[in-house]
Amino acid sequence: MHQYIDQLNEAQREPVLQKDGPMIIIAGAGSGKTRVLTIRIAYLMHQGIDAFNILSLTFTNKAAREMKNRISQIVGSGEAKNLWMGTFHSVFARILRAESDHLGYPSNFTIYDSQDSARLISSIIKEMQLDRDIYKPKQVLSRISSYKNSLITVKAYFNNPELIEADAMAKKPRLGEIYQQYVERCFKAGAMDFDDLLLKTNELLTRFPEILAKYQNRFRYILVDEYQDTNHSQYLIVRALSDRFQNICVVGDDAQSIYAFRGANINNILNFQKDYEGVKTFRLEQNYRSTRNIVEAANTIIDKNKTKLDKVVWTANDFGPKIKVHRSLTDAEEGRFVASTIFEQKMQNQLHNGAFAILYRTNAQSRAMEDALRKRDIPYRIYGGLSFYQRKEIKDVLCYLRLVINPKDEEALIRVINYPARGIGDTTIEKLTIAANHYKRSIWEVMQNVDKIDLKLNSGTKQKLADFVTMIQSFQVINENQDAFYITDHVAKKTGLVQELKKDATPEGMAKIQNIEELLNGIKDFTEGQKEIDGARGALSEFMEDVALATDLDKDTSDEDRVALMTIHLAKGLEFPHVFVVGMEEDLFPSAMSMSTRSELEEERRLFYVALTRAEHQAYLTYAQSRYRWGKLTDSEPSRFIEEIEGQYLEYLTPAESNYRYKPQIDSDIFGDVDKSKLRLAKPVAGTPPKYITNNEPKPEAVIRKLKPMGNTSSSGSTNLFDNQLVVGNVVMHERFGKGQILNLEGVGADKKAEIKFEVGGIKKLLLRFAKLEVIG
DNA sequence: TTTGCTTTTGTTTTT
DNA sequence: CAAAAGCAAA
Repeated sequence: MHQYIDQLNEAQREPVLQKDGPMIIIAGAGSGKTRVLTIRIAYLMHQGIDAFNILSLTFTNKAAREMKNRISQIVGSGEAKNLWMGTFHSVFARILRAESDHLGYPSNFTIYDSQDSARLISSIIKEMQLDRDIYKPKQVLSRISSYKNSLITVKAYFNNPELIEADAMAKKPRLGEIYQQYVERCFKAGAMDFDDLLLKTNELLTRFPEILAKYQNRFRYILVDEYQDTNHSQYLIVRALSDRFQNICVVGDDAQSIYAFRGANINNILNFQKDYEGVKTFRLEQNYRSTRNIVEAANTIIDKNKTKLDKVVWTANDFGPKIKVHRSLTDAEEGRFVASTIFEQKMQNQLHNGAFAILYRTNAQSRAMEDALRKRDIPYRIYGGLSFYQRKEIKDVLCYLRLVINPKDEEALIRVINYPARGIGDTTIEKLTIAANHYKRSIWEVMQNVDKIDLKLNSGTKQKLADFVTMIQSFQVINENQDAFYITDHVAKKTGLVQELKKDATPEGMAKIQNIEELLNGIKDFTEGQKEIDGARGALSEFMEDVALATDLDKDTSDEDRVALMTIHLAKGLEFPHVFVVGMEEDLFPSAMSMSTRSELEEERRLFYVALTRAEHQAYLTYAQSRYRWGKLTDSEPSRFIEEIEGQYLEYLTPAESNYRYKPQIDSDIFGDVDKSKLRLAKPVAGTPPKYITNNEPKPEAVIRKLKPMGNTSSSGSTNLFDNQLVVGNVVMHERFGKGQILNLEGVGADKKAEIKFEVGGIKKLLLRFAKLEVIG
């Protein structure tokens, strides 16, 4: 037996030793599934399976890289490098490039990102002269995307009266036409969107049995991670490829299925046993990551969901501290709480920044957190949001490069043809587009023939177009002999992009130039790296292949010690000692968009489960009573998810300032100042630990005050002004429910509840800690 | 055609 | 509150 296998526990070892046949590993959060997958692959190789015959599909490219590194350590890098590992999208993009001629695509096809797709849809809608208020580009795109993910091609769409009917009912009778146009235009531009990478793979495997046989024969062992997040298109690919040898191992956790919105089908994992003959099922239920308190609290949440597989996650770890719940007045104050808690924890426990993560439901929430962290000089890094490659200045450069590789790429062309301004305006582009559609050619081909086609362009414009064509062609010539770095540097200078940016002397403008420099540095690294691999010369096309599918998460910045900020979606699979889940408010988390159906709400709940189980040691849940949304201050209520956790796992913290909200009309800015002066840390004097300056509490621990065991309201005042003021019989006003009378009071401190009979809505039991009540009689 | 101003619109979540 | 889109003037 190999030594590395001894590191595994019994439950983990079984699926590793199970070499052949279909198998499913149901792996609870933090149960070491990545480790099992990694070791399973290494063990397969030690049993004589060629790396060449193993396909491993992961959720992120970063995960693939890390697994590959670990496998290299066990079996040696020479062996490991032949493994096929990556996301569905990147693996099949590679295969599609190799087989592109079968589908009539060039091997250097462009991959359109969501923005490209949305722009194309938008212009199609405009050309068809449809009402943009009815045909909203983003909605149309997501509709098309879901068709593609369900393998409904244009042809299938028009053969399906139900779908046509459904779209007609939704007042979008011409959706099919838009779909058709969109597909044609993508094809003409030599471009695939994200969904095409899966759809076309399916097409390839279905239409060409010999190609299917080739890859079936090649991928004799297939492993799929995060199987619960696969969509129908991905499911079919896996099925087709694994059909011959049936050596398929899927790993997943139905409790962590959070991508239904992009077509993930939870039934893929729930029905796996039915899909293959003689499926072996393994369960990993012991959690090694988190404290017992976190594991059990998380279990109480997921118990609220109806659809789930039978599974009990448990841990042998210590109980650890309770989950801390914090309320604040505004989103800005929430940020200050998070920042000062991190500061404090770092000081008290000698922690590094990387031990903390701040997780949120929407990217927009990062703003308040950033501001607060910056004020405290805490280094942080934001993942996701506008990724580096999507920033305007970067995308402009990339679009020139895309044109060099594939001049038919229309979205790239339209984006840069007049930036920097060279006198080719909307009217000219419109004429070109009409001609291109008419001749069923790309705009690029039309441009090369401006003299032969009567476009009603004046000679000045024709010359400008010709100049542009010449410029791109000159880049293409250079690209034939130079590496990616050289051509990018050349493009940035010759197109006038950099000069254009230099005009802007504002800090934002400077930052843009720095970003371009960063891009160049990145390409430099890439080229150097590629040159060490035999067969690669660091060509631009090699670089561009990766760019479209690269994410922020893929960037390696392990050497920097920073607090991590990201959405919960992005945090899946990661772990941190201290985790803040911020914005725990109704309409935000759960999102207002996801509360209409049970299944949507259950997905939000799973998302919360994912968030909580990222924490190893300490989790914080924070919410604000009001927050800026669309630039307006809006009131919010605490998330139902907080109450769904059994009280014994929670500890409520409340800053003294919380009472201020009952004073009339306090301006939030003024309030902010008050808060700052109270919470600001004194400058550390050499040799002494920093001290908190607060009114009545000199010790650091005191800033976080325990609210829960609040039988005696001795020192720090009551939780809530109403705590001791309410008596049975009071007539009160509630924000949502209106007027009501108190029938009964029970509990003490934070658990104090009132039974209230409302004029409208009947009798309700409300936690006073949350209920915003006003006594009116 | 370009520039600068005003108006509108939009927030889930991602490959 | 932004970004994008629409509109008018140069």
